[in-house]
Amino acid sequence: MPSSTVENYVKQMYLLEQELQPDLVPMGRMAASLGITPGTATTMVKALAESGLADYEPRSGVRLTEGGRRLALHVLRRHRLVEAFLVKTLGLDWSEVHEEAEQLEHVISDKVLERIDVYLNRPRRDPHGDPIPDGRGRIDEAREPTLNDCSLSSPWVVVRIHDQEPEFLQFVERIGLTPGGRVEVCSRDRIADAVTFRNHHAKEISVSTAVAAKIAVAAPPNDVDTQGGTK
Amino acid sequence: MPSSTVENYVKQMYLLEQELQPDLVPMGRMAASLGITPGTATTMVKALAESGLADYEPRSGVRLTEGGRRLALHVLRRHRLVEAFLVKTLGLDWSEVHEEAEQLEHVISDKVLERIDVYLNRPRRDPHGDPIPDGRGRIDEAREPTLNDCSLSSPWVVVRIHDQEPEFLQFVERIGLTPGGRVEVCSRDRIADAVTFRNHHAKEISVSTAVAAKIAVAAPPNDVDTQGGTK
DNA sequence: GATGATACTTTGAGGATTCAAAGTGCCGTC
DNA sequence: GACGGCACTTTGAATCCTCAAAGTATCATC
Repeated sequence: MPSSTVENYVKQMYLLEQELQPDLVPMGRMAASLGITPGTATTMVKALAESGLADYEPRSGVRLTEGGRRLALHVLRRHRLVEAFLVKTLGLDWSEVHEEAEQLEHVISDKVLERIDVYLNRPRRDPHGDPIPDGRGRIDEAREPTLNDCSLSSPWVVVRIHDQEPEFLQFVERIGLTPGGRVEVCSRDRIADAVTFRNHHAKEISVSTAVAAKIAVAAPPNDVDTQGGTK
Repeated sequence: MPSSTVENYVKQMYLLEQELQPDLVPMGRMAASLGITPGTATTMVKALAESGLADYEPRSGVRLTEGGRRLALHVLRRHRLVEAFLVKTLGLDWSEVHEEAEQLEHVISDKVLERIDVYLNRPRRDPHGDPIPDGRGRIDEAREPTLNDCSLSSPWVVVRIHDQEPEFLQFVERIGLTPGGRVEVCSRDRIADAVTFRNHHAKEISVSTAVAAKIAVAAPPNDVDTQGGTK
């Protein structure tokens, strides 16, 4: 049985691999994202390599092995299904479930997980729009365009928020960009570092490109009447 | 934040105090019920005493302090509400939720706990009939009669099973004694170590007094039509 | 190619929890 | 009142995870 610590390490390694798409995740990144000192990261990652979950190249970085990836996706599945469950069933706010799930992801049995999955009708995404790996460890890793990349003056639907900070999520909600919500980017000004869009209330709002990069969108579904945010 | 280990120690101490009603819980009992060696129990209990959760008297035993009792009841509340939730909402079997709750009880936040409590309409008992402490740490510690004590040839209702073993609980279910089920004790034979009762199917069954001691009953509600088990 | 800055690793140590095994106190029996 | 046995405690050690601080490799720059 992997410890919670090990689960956190591989989960974080997976997330960093996805985010950075590097050949190897640098140790510094691992340490920073886990909130531990670099020395601790080195020690633990070596142990992870020992147990076959990661490939470690001193002074270069780490990479998950196939087994490590499998474990990471299992943890991620628990995390995201729990988030969805907390929001849909117990009515917690989508901005606050990440923290809860950080704990629960380590103690949910396969039996309970399967019940939750069925209960929610096998959801594909969690409340933030992050894809939920299926029971066999398959996950949709497609990279959607963001408010920084999508075409101007055409309709889009918010599908994912690349941030878990409650404050950021509440901000995103305030400007009408929850997953499922419609958007249309009006203009971009790289110099002013600003992206201006119209939300589903037809209200015009500007955000920095750093914020825009965290809002992933997709082409809206064909049926005309789908409107407004999830909330 | 108390660790899971500390929570388990105080919870177990509370349960043993309730079960044995002793002045002090002997160290051996603590060790045995936690599945640890006596030496470990001594060490940990001394630490518990240090942090004000227990009063420890060397070579005699331990007792929870007021603070320890408060923590124990908080853990117990989480444990039992989780059990109820798993059965009622996710449809797990009442015989298997104890193990699940053993893990979950340490990571459920107050926020989630409150949601569960409301969702279940503030239940008073868990699926085994164990009383659920309320948010202020109040609990109904009343000791109900068992199949060993209750009057013969009068109707009773099973209210609580004093055992968490899945096999025992499944056995109890097979003989028609789930909480809510009607029973009537036909006879007792102390020599044969047997208690004979009629379950809600009017079937006559005998069990040992050890088993009978684990089946707590109460006077049936007044309304005549309440019949049959919970299941 | 020497110099430094930066990132990474190593080392020593500490807390929490556990065990095995050796030591000690207590209690009933003769 | 000495003896045994049993329950309990102490001791030494191990595991897991962490940190601070000291050491080292690497890379850009001069």
